[in-house]
Amino acid sequence: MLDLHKLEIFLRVVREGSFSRAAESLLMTQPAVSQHMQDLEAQLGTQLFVRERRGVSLTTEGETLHGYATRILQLMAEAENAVTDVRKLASGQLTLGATPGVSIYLLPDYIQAFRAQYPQLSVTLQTGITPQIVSELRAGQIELGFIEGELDAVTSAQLGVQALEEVEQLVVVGPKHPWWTRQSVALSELDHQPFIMRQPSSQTRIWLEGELAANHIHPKVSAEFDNVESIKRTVMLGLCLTILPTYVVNHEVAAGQIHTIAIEASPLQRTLKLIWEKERHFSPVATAFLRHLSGRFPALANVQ
Amino acid sequence: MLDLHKLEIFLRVVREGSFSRAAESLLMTQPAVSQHMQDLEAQLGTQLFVRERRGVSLTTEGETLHGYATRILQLMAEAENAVTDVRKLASGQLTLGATPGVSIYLLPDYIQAFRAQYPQLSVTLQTGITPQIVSELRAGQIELGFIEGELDAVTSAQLGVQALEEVEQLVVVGPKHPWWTRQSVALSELDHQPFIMRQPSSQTRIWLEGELAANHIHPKVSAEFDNVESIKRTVMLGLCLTILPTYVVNHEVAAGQIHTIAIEASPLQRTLKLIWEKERHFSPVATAFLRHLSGRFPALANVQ
DNA sequence: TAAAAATACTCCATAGGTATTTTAT
DNA sequence: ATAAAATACCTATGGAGTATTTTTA
Repeated sequence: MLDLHKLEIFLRVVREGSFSRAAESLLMTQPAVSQHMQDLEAQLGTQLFVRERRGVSLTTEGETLHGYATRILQLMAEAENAVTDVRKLASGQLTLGATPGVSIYLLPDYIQAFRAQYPQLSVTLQTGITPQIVSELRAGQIELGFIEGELDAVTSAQLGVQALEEVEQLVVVGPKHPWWTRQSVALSELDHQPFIMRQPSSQTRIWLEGELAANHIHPKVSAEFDNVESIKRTVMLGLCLTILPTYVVNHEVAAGQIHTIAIEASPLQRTLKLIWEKERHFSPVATAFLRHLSGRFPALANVQ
Repeated sequence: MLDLHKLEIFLRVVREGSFSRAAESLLMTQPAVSQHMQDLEAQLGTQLFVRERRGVSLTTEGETLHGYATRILQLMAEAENAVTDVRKLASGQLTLGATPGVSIYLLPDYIQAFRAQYPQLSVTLQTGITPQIVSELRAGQIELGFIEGELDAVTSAQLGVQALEEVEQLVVVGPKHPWWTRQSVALSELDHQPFIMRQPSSQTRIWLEGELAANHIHPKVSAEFDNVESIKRTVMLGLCLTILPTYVVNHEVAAGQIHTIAIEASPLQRTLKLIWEKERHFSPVATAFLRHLSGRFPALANVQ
């Protein structure tokens, strides 16, 4: 009987096109991968790979095995998900990655609630910008990613992507601001207003300035900070404004420290997205987390 | 990821309904099986078995896993058969069992020819009466069985069975016998003829006497032997006759030492059958052997 | 109370590591 | 000439064993 572990390594070799790169991506050494692939070939009496200058490619038999291995591992993951009772697992790990806003203001609540239900599970949350999240997914260091940024076409073809919800961007002001009592503003009113901004290298800053410029709005940048907390504090204390996603200021709004103002016919919308490695199957723990989240994000019903 | 080996053991436990019996049938110890099944349950956080007075039975989750495991191992065997190049295997084992006539007069030729094509494979042939062959199949000691005897309904429901061909039973005489030149005899002519027989406990003897009695033929038993060679020698030298399947005397007929006579409208027919363990999947080597045999027995095209 | 499963331990086979050589373009 | 795979050898984890205790109908 063929060994599942060898089939997993086989699939990774096929995807990476090289023993060395597969080894790297699996966090093992090249000789170990070589050994497994030689074992497979010996056990089947079949050449699976053509060894070439830059890595390996599949023979016809290799292609056939590739099809089977994919189906088998798919079934395996399905079986695991069908039978596992996550609540009774002695231990388990969930590794998440998210962009800063999501990571700080959105996920902690959900993770908290999830862990209350499954106290024996440990959840790891890595914060990073979108390309970092993507590379950690591919390296298998995280299982699920939450991002707001856009993905380039190539990346989004390689990953599983599910939009979770549109994130509304609101004008945010403090108590001393003349707009403190307003319910909405027209986009045009933002022209030449004193803005607090993220640092110029930030994805969010780049995106926001791009959107504003496209609508001929030129904010007057009064201050720049590398984190959202500083921005919020400055807004609370002074006469500047900024634009932030709803969830970032929920707490301060409830406390009456910050006021949010909707933008009329706003073109400022970003999409919160779940991303995952397409070829990898969700672990039962990840499945449980997604099921948990699907109350909050109905779009998750489409996933799995 | 679930371990295939554990799933195989799981399937055996389900079939046997007990850890101990599964262990015995797998040639391992009960604690080893217990350990594996506990691992599975721990990994899934799920009770798979209900421990009872006499062995174990499946929970609902166990049933679900059973379905998946069956499909997965089926796919696995299919993959192996699709990709394996038996000719290039460094080594391989084929274990066969057969009833005495088949084992001595029929299989050696086929095995010889098969091994000529695949010299690196080793073929083991065990001779035994039908119930022995069946129990060796169930114990996994042999992979394929060849029998002539009938199977009771229970056994044949548990095993895979494929009829290979009808074996014609011929009257066999030596050169001194008055029938030496005859082409055929009527069944009725056999009444009170001097017969050489197998020993009374033999399945073949029981079957033959039963069939003859059903047709009101009462042979005069002149001699009894426990092996076919002795019967043939006695027939060659004397005036007695016997009834044997065609393939047993091919060699002596070609050498002019024995003459075979067809029985008109003969009710004496037995069926050569291939049997195997239904739940077990053919190994690539077994598949190659069956493919090899399918030239001789077209009915084998139905198998696999 | 007796049959079956669980536990405790010991040992060895093998998966994986490091260091190095061979291969192919 | 160099990147990638193969080989050689060593180590440590876990699978399977023996001996024994616990469980359950």
